[in-house]
Amino acid sequence: MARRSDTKSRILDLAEQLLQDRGWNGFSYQHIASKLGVKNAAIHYHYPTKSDLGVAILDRLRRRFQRWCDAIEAETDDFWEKLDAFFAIYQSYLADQGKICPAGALEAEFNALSDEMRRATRALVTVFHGWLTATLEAGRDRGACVFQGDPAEQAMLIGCTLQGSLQVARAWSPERFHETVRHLRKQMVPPTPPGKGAARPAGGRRRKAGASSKQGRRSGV
Amino acid sequence: MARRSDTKSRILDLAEQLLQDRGWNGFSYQHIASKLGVKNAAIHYHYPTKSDLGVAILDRLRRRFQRWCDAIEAETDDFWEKLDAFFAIYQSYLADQGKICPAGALEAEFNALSDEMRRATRALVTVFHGWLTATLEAGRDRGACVFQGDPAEQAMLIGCTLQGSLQVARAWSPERFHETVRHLRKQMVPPTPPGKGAARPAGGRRRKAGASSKQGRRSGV
DNA sequence: AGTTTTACTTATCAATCAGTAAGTTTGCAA
DNA sequence: TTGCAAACTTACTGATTGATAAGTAAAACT
Repeated sequence: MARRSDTKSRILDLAEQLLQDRGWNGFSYQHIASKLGVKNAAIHYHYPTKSDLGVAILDRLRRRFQRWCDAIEAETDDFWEKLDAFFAIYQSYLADQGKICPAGALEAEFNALSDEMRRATRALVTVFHGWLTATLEAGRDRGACVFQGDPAEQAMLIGCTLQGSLQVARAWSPERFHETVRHLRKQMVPPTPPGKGAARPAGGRRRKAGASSKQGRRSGV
Repeated sequence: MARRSDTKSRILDLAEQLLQDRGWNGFSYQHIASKLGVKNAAIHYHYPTKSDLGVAILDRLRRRFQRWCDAIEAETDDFWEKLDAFFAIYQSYLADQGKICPAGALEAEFNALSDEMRRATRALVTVFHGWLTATLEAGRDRGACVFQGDPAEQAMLIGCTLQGSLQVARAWSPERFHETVRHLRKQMVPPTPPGKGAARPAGGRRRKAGASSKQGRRSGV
């Protein structure tokens, strides 16, 4: 069979899953090949080395997140909707067999990675942190949230907590993750000015004009 | 040579270092053997399987931490001294070639571990979290610190942030870790009552009577 | 002094690892 | 219809993996 095969992207899907499940050195080309029903040489045809495969996963994750950023930006202006959508990425990881965040998995084995994979990991982390920082800054400027220090610090705190609690949830209980997210969230809700409405409006979020409100787009980043 | 050899504990030292450096599946018996100047069969003599070795590392870490708890309890009553001593554990990891916390390393590869190692990891995490929770509860009760929610939630937040930021520091910059710890710390300092002294006394911490104030005992947990 | 135990080494094992070279099938274009 | 390239398979490689059996030297015990 030739031309127009989706094997290449299915390899990436499986490798990404395995990375989040067992860690980078916890799976091999044989794992992917057998799950996919091909021979391991087929994997090497598409991704000559395992480092190439890793870089491809990371590049795709970065592009996917950038598309996610564009989509969320087009959909809403509301700070809490954006932040909850970000939390939902990690929540969907947990719900999907207790996967952890890919960046965290790779950072844990950082010194066993190739230079190229280290560079690609850095690039991914930078993009994630950049979005969080910008979102937090805008949120505080318009009074939607409160936190101490500068937005970059708070972004680091949130990112690390999410990454860490997905991991701890494995050794403990998934409920601990949700508890931690709620806790983190609560700390950022601005104190209700007496006589005004709820601190975080559950309804009546400001939607962008013309933005479709389709559901279920949230997960799978 | 026979009897009274320190090979067994030196194996544990090296394995622990390698775990924190390259992850559980990122090193082999050969790595330990060559660094130690013995043959890999010598490692198998002391730890028949790699799972045995892993459980031994985790058990030692747990015992070591329990001894650390006793020592800190004997030394000081001050909440911030205790918490800073806890932070110092992670800070010394980072300073030691950018190591990450062992529990985090194992959680990242959790599904590639043996049942025994998973159990031992759970046990270690439980002890860490237990100490943090108890310390936070006592600290808040006496007004030494502030935080929202219950102590267990805050303990989870702190633990996850420390674990996560050690990992992120690798893909980014070590300074990010210290920044995050300062940020985390700042959030818990009680607001200064006007007219009273500093929120957190830098000197004049209450020391336990008869507790030796020897320095440098802090790292190496 | 003799025996046992400890702490290894030597040598090897099958399994698995990432990776490659050479062939085979298939769809598409000229 | 032939030519060609894409997408594989077949069949390997050498290195490394965790692990084992058998042998050995020295210390410790009797």
